[in-house]
Amino acid sequence: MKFSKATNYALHTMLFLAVVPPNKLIGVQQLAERQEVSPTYLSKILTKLVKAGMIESTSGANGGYRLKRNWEEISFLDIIHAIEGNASLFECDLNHGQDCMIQKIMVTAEEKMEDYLRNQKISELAKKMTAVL
Amino acid sequence: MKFSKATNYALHTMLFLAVVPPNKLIGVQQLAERQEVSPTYLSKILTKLVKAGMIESTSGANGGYRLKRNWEEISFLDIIHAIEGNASLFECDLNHGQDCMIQKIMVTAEEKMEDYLRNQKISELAKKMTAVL
DNA sequence: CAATCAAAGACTTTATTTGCCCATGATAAC
DNA sequence: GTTATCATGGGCAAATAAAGTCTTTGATTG
Repeated sequence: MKFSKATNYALHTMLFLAVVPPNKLIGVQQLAERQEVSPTYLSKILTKLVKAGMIESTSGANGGYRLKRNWEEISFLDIIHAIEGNASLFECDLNHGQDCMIQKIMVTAEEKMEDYLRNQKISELAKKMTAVL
Repeated sequence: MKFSKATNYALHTMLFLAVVPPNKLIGVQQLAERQEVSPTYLSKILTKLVKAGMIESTSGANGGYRLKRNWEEISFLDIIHAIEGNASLFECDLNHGQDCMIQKIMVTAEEKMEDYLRNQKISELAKKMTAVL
């Protein structure tokens, strides 16, 4: 089990958009170059972020992506869920009588991780990054 | 990202061995039937647990598997690591100057989950299970 | 209308997981 | 010591998921 590269690309893209001057439109091209990934592949990831309501896109010349209004509230967990989905990391499909105690423990463990990630805002990290510059 | 079925099989096997009369040898056959998985596949998972020092095996007629001495201390995390390996769930291989802040946050999140799983002993769960019977 | 850029679908490639088959080696029972 | 039993290990095959490409469409700007 591993987080996908797509999640990594999504997190880095969001952080970059949060550091760049607000409302400025950034094209896939530029985002892809920074991360050394093909623009077409990154494009699919960005579309997921658009559908999740985290960024918005503008077509046509000088188009691109930028963050949406509520972006300061967006957490790491939001981004991860947008890319990886919301399903539980552990699912016991064995049919052993009552509900699975192992499953319960695993889900609780996952929630510990999620609790932390829910409190890590991309905006907070962006603030720290710009402070270093 | 998902925990593998192999991890689920391993956890259930360990719990079963912890509930069964101590020192009794259980064959793959029996373990596989309970979980509705092929004996050959489960066998490979069990071999990993043997190599991790959690269970021991006896070949030959009436052979099988049983827990090792220190089994009461074995945690969920130990079992998961034995099957899935010890690598971090998140690895940023982008080469952007300094060390990756995103990576740091993700690793910390993972540690929250691990902290919990380290404190969940299979022996504790076994105790609860037998209490219900 | 021409250039630019995101969206979307189909498709290929690669990696991982899951599972099976068969040969080998250890052990107990007879 | 031979036979039946059972774990170990290698190699292979199928299924699934992740990563990446190509091409068409549709929107927007100039």
